[in-house]
Amino acid sequence: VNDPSDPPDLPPPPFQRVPQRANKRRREPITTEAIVDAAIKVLDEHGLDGLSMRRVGEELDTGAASLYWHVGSKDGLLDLIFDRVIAEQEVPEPDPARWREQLKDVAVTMRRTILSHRDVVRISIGRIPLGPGALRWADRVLGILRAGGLSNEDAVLGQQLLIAVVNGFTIDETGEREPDLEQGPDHEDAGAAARDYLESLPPRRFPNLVALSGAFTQGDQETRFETLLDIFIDGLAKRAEV
Amino acid sequence: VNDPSDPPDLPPPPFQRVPQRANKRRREPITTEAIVDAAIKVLDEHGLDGLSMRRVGEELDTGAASLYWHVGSKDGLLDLIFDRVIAEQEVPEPDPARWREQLKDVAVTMRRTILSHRDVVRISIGRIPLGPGALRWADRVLGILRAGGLSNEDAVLGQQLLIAVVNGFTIDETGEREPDLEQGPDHEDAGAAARDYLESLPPRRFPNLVALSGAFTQGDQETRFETLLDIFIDGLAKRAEV
DNA sequence: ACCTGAACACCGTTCAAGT
DNA sequence: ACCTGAACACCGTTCAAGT
Repeated sequence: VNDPSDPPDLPPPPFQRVPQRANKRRREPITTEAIVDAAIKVLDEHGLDGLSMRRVGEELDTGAASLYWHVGSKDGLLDLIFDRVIAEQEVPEPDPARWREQLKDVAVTMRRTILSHRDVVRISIGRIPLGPGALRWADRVLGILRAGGLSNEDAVLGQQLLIAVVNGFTIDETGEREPDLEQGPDHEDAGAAARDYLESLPPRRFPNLVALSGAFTQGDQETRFETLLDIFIDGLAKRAEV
Repeated sequence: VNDPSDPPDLPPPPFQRVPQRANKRRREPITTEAIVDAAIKVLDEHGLDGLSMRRVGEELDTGAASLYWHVGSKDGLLDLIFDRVIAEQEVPEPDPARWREQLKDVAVTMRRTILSHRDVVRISIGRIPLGPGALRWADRVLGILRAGGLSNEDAVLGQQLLIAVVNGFTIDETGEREPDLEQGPDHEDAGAAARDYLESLPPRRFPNLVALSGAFTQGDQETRFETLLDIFIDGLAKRAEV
């Protein structure tokens, strides 16, 4: 990016000997990889609503039309983003004795990844994870579950339900806080604001909400998430009698 | 809708005595209610991507601009849709002895409602359910959990996690099958196609996927969903020692 | 094989103007 | 108080044309 031997923004030197066309050196072909990189960058910065083909093109110093040769459509690009984000997650080598903790780690990584890429949950909806990255991820997670002694059916089911549980939990963490830069205090503020609002409600109409308003600010998201995982993984293990 | 005394599509009668303007009778003001109705209709038929302000206006025989006085913005309209869909769900009167079954019923209703309104999950993302319909729903669900003997903290947590679990499960049922009309066989077909694909993979690279490919078509979505609910509700009850 | 500019049909939203 | 048409800036996608 910062190569002094090749300043990209300089005007052509005077006394140009070579013809203009030869100087405007043929850019190396845009790769699909690079498009996905640029798209994820735009996504992280501007969210899904800010992810336009024109903007991705801009990032690559081209027009939107140039992308279509590589990715077919915006939806195709979203497919690639989806798979890339899955591929980014490392899954540990199976350790039969520790399958529960390993599964929990997998879930924690999922959540962290989802939160680090704005609006990925929205992108994942309606997309069946069958890209190369998703396949590798799924194969390795299944490896952990099998090492844990689960039956074929329970392993597959467990993996599918784990995805559901993690996606569901991260959905309501995926707020649309635009003006704020940090996220932690925001979520806490929102929780406190919600509690105050619930507290102010007419108790006749909403007796339970008013009575329990204080409980809406308990704990943080991390421990809530771990609680959910414990409930789920315990239940799965019990069901599999492992 | 079918009022013969007032056929809406007829041209004005001949020998018109009243001036044109008086005839073109002042439409009664559009209500926010009617806008939400129209929007949900468009949503169910064309999905979220087909839900444009122009199309909703069309449904109401106006232009898109006319809606802005009532709903402020498209996002505001989506808020209203979200709350309406929640309000549509009935929650039973608490029966202390049956709190587990009641909670399960609530979840089943949620899923059915979500599946009946295209793309509601996508709409729900990033929206905090604090509209009147959502408040009523939440208050009644909390009533069931309290009747079950859960602590304040567990009741609130249980309700929040239940939403997460149901949303997560319905997310991957929310496919984008455009050409098909029915949904059941489609999902099964997709499952079978996925299984065949997994079966054909190189076993060296994806040993678990290939070995377990057969397990990907087990059971139907209803039983999978019930399994998840059983795991979750059992775990919640155990945690609350109820 | 790969890229480009211009065009098309469609958005959400604003705003001055009307009743 | 409520509605309207026209306009603005922005979309995804296509396509003929270029290299």
